[in-house]
Amino acid sequence: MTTGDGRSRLLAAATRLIRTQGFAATSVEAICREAGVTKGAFFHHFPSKEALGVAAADAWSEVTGRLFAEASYHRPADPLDRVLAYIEFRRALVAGEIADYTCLVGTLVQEAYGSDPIRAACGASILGHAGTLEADMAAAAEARGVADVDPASLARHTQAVLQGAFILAKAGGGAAAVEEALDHLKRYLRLLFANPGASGA
Amino acid sequence: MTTGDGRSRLLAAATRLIRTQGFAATSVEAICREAGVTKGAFFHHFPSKEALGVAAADAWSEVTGRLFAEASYHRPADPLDRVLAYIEFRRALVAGEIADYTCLVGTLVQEAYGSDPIRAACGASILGHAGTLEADMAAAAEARGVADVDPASLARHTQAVLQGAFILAKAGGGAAAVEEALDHLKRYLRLLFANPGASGA
DNA sequence: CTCAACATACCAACCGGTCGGTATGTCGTC
DNA sequence: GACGACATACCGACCGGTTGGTATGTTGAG
Repeated sequence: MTTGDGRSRLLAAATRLIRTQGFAATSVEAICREAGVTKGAFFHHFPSKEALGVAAADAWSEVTGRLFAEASYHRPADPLDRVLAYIEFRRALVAGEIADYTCLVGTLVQEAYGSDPIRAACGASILGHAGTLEADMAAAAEARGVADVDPASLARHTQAVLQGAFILAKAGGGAAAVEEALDHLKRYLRLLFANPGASGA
Repeated sequence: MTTGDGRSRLLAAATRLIRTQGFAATSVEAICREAGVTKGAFFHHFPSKEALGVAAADAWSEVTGRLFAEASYHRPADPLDRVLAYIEFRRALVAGEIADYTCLVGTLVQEAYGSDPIRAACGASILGHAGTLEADMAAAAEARGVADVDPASLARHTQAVLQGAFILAKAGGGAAAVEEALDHLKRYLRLLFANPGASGA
């Protein structure tokens, strides 16, 4: 990683290393080596390793936010179809090495939730992304006449399923574990929105 | 933690520290301090820190295995009720600090899946536990005449939802995030097994 | 006497972070 | 357009403390 300015190269290197090894196991020196800069540069751009963690989470929110905003799953006219298309979009993202498709902030918050700034940045990232699904969830519930569904809660649940699937993937299941979880999630949503009055709550 | 022999004290201390700080951030010295033994004792019982990680995962499997085997959620006559009771049992376990109710092996494998022995031990723990749910899942599907459900896959999914819920909890949602995810899981199972032929697969 | 179960002392490598210094602008002023 | 003041971006040596791990000793039970 030797393109762009020092700061973004450090961020990219940190993201890659944290996704493969975790935050604590990734040393500042290793990030610098990967980014092709020195420790002096690191501490010029970030006051501490913790601050780098926060910046990496924020950068992750921005990059993934753009990716999802520009994706084509928003196109279907039916809101449920949009939600289902979102899940298919997530499935298409699951390819290559585990570190290539797992979530930076999920990995980060799992081991660094004890640091309040990092926890807040990761929480904002996950919840912010969940928030982008809320409107479609609500519209789907409305369109199908399903009353006892909390769109925000349902949106959060999609993220819980994804995060959990990543752990099963790391535990040995690989990409197949994520696809399997996504199938269950899809089925849940279909059952939920296809059965007004029988929502099982 | 100063009861029992050195080895189990080290295991208990490691479990507690890893659950709160993660594996890499937990030093051998910190584990020894917490267990009230010296480093000599540590390396007498475990050849390396990695081996301690494996042993902690194995011990976790054993302890939780006993806990779930002896729990009362196996009592209901109806298999679906048993599965639902399992989820309620999991909900009852969610209390106190985050580190008190989150999963050791889930935390461990997230950051240490790069170590094959640790990955294997964590995978065996999660999948082994999922396996204990399989029979009830299969019986529920059979009893309700729901065909296109893979009991093993469904059992794995319950674990994915739980692991993901723990991450949302760490991201700021706390115990409520886990309970919310458990509600969705329950609803999914109810919808799935209450609607033969409409399983949405 | 033996052997497991520890304790003590120690080591080289590595950790996050600091610090003095340098090269390259940028900007206001005369 | 020349000049001083200041900012930004970065370098790499260095620091004290911590790391996982080792070598050697002690102790108590069988």
